[in-house]
Amino acid sequence: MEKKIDKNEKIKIMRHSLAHVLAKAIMSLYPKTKLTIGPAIDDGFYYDIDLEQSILPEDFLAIEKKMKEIINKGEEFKRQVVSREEALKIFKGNEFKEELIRELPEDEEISLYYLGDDFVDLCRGPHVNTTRELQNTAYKIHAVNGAYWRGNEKNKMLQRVYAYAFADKKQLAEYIAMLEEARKRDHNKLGRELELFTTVDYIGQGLPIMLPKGTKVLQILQRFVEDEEEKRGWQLTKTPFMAKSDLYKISGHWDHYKDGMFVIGDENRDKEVLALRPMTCPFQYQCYLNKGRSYKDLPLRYNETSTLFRKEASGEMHGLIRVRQFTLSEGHLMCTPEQLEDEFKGCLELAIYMLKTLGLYDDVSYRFSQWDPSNREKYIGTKEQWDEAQSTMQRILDHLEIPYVVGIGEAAFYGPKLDIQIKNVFGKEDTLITIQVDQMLAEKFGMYYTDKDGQKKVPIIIHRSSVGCYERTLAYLIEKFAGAFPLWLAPEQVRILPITDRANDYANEILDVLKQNGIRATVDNRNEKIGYKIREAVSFKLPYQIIVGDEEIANKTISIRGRGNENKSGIKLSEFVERLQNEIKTKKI
RNA sequence: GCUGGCGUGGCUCAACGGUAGAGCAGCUGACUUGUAAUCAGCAGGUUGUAGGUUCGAUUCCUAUCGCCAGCUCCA
Repeated sequence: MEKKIDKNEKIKIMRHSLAHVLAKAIMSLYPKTKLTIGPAIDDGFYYDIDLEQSILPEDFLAIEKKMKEIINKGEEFKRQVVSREEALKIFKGNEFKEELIRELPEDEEISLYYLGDDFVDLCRGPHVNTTRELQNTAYKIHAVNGAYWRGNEKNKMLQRVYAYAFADKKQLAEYIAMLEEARKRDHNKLGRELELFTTVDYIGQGLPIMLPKGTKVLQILQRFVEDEEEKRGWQLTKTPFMAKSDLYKISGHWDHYKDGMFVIGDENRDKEVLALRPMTCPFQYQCYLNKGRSYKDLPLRYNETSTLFRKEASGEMHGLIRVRQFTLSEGHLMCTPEQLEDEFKGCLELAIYMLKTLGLYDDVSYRFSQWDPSNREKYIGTKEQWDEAQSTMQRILDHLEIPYVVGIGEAAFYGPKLDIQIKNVFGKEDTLITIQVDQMLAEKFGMYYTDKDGQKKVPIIIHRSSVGCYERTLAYLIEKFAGAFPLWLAPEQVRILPITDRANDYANEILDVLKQNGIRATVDNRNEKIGYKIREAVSFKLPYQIIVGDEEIANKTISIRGRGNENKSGIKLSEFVERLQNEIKTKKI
């Protein structure tokens, strides 16, 4: 274990040292560059630079060559401690470094690192001793992108030069090959190829068209989710897609998220302004408010398959993962403080059950999303309310022994969240499922219950999702299975391939039997060679093909082909149907 | 929203100042086939959209819409 950490540290130092080499190379090729920072990252390093001229992909090779020169020279990294004044003098004219120097704490040493005699950078270190130690490393500049100085969109945008970096050539090559493989699973490409969805430029950004196959998968998922939720005591509601601004003013969305909503009408001009709903919370609360509530009514669990509309910024849309209209497996649960832990646990168990059934469980991680006390305008409520909500949630999470990372500033504006995170083929992380504890909105909406002692009390609300947003979940399923959905989710489960026209009637008989048994099947009776038909079925990642010809007609059997090169003849149709039904019933992954 | 890259038939790509071409998919016909591409023919594009420059624009310029990566954001 200890050895592993050492190894990680070592590669990190190498990557960071390479970042300095990159900086020096860039400085020598583009002397007007202002350097900022250059950390090691998971697969290499980057360096953020300020330079008017754009660095283009065709320039990468020249930079890499320059880096090689520097490395081959075997230049030394020499550390020097300087005073604040000296440091400011050295980096005069580089407002970024000046800012960093000024912000260094009084008691911290200010260290510079020389690389050769002609290059110096402000840095805490550590580095390798000499670039000779980098000679075996393999690195590759692969992208240059915009990035805000200090990650703040109000600051200047710099150029971020990204490079992969590994201890040797083999590791780099393996990593790049792995990335290429992963990108073949990109749902945005595969989903279109498999005719699951498409987009149309004049319909608009973030508004995908679900084609029949994609819609079928969503329908299967939705039925599964709603049925499972019902078993667990959730009651389905159906609430409007839009509401007057008044509703969102009560919930606080109008103040906090108006820019993220599609607003119909003009506040300054129109008597009535509506907005498409970005979430279902305040709508479902009306179900609770429909009559007076007693502690005996709690917990009250409402679920809804809710279509939502969020005006995401134009650069944020991505395939089915970030869209402007989507459907959430949403739910709100009203309970007493005593019931909170059990109910939270129930929501988590439901989410985990869904993830396991879908085969995504091993790919997720948990994030305890907390507020950022230094950014008060993003949140409603007092510090005391937040402290209480977060410590309650922390207690529950610790009690349930959930392994989580803390995300500061990731909370909802009304409360902390447990986010179940997943990464896409590009390594980018998104929230798949969220469970939130809300001790604020109920009061805003005047939601009460009469407790045993006859006192009116405010319920705690859990906002939760069970499979998350259907479109997003579909995207991750496509990537997980590379388009080859498990049988129970496959939009087309079986394709029947007649070898000659003489087999068409028999093929149709088989089709009828399969359909009668609830199996999604089609017949491919085009005049093509059997190998050709199989190729196409395989390219669509279908679970099974049934092949029928004279032999099968004579024996009243079928031949089947399945994934994993299964290839069997002389099977009875009834046996095959039974097998499929079993596989579907158990939702085999 | 910001930075950079990119939009040519359903898909993958070509031509790049001289008026658009291929493969696959599609359609039609022939073949009636036994496990990953049968043969022949046909059709399909106002080169994302709108302006501009030019004798002439897919090619150059501007705007706009959309796509991709990253940043920022994500109720």
